[in-house]
Amino acid sequence: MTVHSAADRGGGDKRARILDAAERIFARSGFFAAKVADVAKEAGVADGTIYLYFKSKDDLLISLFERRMLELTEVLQGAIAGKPPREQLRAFIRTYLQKCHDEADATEVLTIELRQSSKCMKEYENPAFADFLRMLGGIIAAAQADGEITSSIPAHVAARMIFGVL
Amino acid sequence: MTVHSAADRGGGDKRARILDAAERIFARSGFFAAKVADVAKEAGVADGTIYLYFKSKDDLLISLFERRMLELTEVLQGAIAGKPPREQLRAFIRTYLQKCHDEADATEVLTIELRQSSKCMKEYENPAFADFLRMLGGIIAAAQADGEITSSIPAHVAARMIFGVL
Amino acid sequence: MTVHSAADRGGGDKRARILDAAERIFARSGFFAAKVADVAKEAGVADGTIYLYFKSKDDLLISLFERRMLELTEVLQGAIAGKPPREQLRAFIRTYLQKCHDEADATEVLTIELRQSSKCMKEYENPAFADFLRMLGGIIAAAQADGEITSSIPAHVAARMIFGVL
Amino acid sequence: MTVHSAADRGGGDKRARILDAAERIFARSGFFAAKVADVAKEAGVADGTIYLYFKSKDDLLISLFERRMLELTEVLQGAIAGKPPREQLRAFIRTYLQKCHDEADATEVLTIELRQSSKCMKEYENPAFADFLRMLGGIIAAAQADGEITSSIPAHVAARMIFGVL
DNA sequence: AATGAATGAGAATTCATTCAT
DNA sequence: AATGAATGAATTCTCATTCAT
Repeated sequence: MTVHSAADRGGGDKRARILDAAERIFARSGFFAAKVADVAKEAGVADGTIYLYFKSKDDLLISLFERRMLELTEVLQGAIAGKPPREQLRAFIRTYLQKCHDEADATEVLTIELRQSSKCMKEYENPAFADFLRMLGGIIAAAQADGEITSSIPAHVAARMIFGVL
Repeated sequence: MTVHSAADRGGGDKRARILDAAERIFARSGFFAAKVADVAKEAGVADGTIYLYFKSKDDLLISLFERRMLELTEVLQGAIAGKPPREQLRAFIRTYLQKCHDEADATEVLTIELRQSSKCMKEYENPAFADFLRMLGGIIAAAQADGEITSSIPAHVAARMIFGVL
Repeated sequence: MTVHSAADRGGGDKRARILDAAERIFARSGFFAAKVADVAKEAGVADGTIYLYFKSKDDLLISLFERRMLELTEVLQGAIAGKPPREQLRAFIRTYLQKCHDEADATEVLTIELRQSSKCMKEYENPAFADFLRMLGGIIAAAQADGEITSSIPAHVAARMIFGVL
Repeated sequence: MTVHSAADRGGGDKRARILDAAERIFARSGFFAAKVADVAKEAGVADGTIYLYFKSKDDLLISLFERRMLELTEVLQGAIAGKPPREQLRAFIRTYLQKCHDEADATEVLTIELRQSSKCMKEYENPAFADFLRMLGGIIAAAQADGEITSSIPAHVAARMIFGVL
């Protein structure tokens, strides 16, 4: 999906630098307001260089999202692993909020910036986010089965709603 | 003989028609992707007419947000009124999710579109949203005091985080 | 060229009020920057009313110009009447500068605003200005014949150049 | 190996090409009527390219004015240098008119187009024009002292009036 | 005649993307 | 691979003008 140089050392480094820069810039100004040129400057590369590693500005956002979503899902799965259903929802929420608190830039991008563009969520496949929603849906379903939550809304719909993806 | 201000029956009608159209269009394409011309067409007015009722595309979004936020706060306050602290958080969540479910377009705009632009939340005064956050913060604080929620994050911060406003 | 009501009293009054307002507004903001709506407000009439008395915004400027040019030509002719050629150029200049000094708004419109739009000078006939230039050209020609002015540029060209109409 | 800044030979060339094109277009249609797209086409560049070299359409006009005003002041200073006061005013006028005659496009822009926008003269610093007016004011003052000119209007005011800057 | 809400053509400017070097 | 000057499509907003009342 993304281009890697033969000598990945230099390329990989630059790709990561661009992603990091994009996260800061998108968090600061918002995805739409952010200019590709700003990301390039923050990353210390030329504008055109961005396009050697990412297909488009959108692809930059998607890649950012994927990277963080994979990490978040992993952390959350660790947090709920082995806990009884009653506890899982609480553990999920507690861990999620803590993560948001600790990594503001990433959260800003994940929870806010991506959602602005329903286009992104609809046009592209987004496996990492699908996994995340599946996990949350499972937890909610369990909490519902447990009587912990009562709602006529199906668990998987609730999971999407919480993340503003209707 | 009829009064011809924008606040008039005809004008009020048109203003509301534009707001309704904007809600549909913004929900469908996202605020940034949506073109003012699309809103105008959906509302059945000329492009320029939008600007007789709203200062800018941004103002359209803000106005939308205010309208819905006021309504939502009212509904939620009704839902938690007279309930003991333990119940309030649950009632809040249940009602909130139900409302999201019932009015998808409005929710899309409220929870997603506005957040794209931190600018909007920071530059403009946003009393309706402030009220909303205050209410939620109070409920969370009560739930924390009650031992219902345990978290080291202050209630008012948690409230903001839930709505992606860091 | 302009519309007059059957009962000219009301119409004539309003037409003059609009012209006066336009002179002030054009002098203040410049012809292009000035909005027809501003002229209307200054004149105390509705926007649409302007178009009952003038064909267009351009027509408003032309009419203004004609009115002032006729007046100026008359004053200048009075000032040079009966003087020997040697004196005419001096009298012309002295009177012209004094007039500019005394009626700043009118001068601003006459000497500056009209010239912005070569279109106006070229597309429309402008008899009052033609008369003015003819008079000045005559004075210059006389001064040249007199040896008062030496220049290889023809008098009528010089006259135009002085007023920035090439 | 070549330097690629806007000030570079290629860039300088392009900047000059745009200025030249703007002078022709502004002279032909007037500043306000002229479209940036027309200037771009005349210069043989894309619309956006204009904005790599100039901040705005206004900045284009200002830059044009500065360039020509500097040149004109230089020529005029050469023409009056070493002449006795009596001769300076005549030399100034003669040279000025000759220059207007020889470079019609530049003159159109200088004497007409800039004045349209008092905004330009007031909001921006305009050192080249200030120098020009100072020089003319000095000449007029000398001519007044000499009895060559008699007028109750102060020399520096007269200088401004002549150029339609009240 | 008068009004002023509505219209919609028009234009400046931005910025993602390309490509010659 | 890297650069960054150049491109030009795209979009918001303005405002002269119209016309139903």
